[in-house]
Amino acid sequence: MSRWEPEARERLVRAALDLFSEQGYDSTTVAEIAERAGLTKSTFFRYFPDKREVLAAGQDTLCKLIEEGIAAAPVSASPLEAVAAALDAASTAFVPERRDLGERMEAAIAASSELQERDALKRLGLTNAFAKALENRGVDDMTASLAAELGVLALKRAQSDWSKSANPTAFREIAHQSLKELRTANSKLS
Amino acid sequence: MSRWEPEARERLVRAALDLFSEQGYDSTTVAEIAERAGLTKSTFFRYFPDKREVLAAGQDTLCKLIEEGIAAAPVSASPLEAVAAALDAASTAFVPERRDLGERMEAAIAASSELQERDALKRLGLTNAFAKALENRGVDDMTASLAAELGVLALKRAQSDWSKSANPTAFREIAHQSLKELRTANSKLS
DNA sequence: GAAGTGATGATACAAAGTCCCATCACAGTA
DNA sequence: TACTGTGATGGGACTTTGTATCATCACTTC
Repeated sequence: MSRWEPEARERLVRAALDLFSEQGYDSTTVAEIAERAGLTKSTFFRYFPDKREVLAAGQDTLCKLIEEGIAAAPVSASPLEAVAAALDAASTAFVPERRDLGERMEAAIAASSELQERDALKRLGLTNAFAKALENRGVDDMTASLAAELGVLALKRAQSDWSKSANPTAFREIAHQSLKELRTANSKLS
Repeated sequence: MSRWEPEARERLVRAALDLFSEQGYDSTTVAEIAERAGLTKSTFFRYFPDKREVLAAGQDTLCKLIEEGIAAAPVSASPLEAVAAALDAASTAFVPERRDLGERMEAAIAASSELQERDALKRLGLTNAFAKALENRGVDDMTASLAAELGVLALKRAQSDWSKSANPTAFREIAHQSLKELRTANSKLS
């Protein structure tokens, strides 16, 4: 394979995903990933700051969608309605074509504590995105934090249900269903 | 300094904390930490599985206290009341003598993204401890997850308030106050 | 005082991640 | 065709993390 092939970044992601499912995250070296993608270690670290980041694709996109979704919600909307709007906006990132990719990433993360760590940080980033966008609407920080946790719980639950769902186009509906279930759960707290 | 000094573990933690605040987490090597503690790199890795873990002291203790606190709550207690019981149990870990230690750890974590990652995982562990203990009481998983997030939010908020508080013995009261505020925030969601 | 035990030191090693410079493919230009 | 610039890549040296293994020392016990 000669140099100058297009889409080196995507090749690296796919090579990493392949190797992680074949032999696990820990026993896969960056050099191996790069080699399978027809590249070298140097080039890998030019595209990703570290080994874990190769599976963090799309995080920033999701954060932006959430922020925009909340900012675009009507001024009269309650915090929870704003969260629902954010889920709507986030839905555009969950297209059928990427469903299997997400599933493979989930499997890799579940099998490696190092990747779980990165995933926990990613979740924190999502929560902060929700919370800050809500505070920008004048919601007090405690309520914003709480609504943000609800939003992330709904998103994670929806992601999990969606990857098992028979209907890969229905992310939006699944997310709303999750949020609704969380509301009824909320009434059972005390 | 001769060998065989007692409490090597604590010496390592303090040395790490000193160096982190002096020159930052990233520019502090494990060899430096060990040297300041009068030990070597080998010994450091005998006490801690990795460099970050040196600041994760007490996490397991906290998880156990939470699980026990929830398990010990009366059968008639609502999920939120069980969470309150867990906070009571957790309070025993926050003694005045360790307050400055916690404060320094917070500062170090805030300054390093690598430590923040570990902290996010720690938070996830706490959430799971809450949730699993609640599910063992027959609480459905969605309600348990939600109550767990409330518990962790209250705990974190209490931790932050406590370290700034004039009264270092009042952790228990501060935690209950946080939970109460979260309840009122909950009513403002929709 | 000899043997055993447990914590520590020392060394070698693999892999992550950083730096810096050489090299190659391609584009534009004459 | 030849020259030159630019940007992506290759390659190697280096530091640090983390693992593994063996040697060593202090202290105990008989």
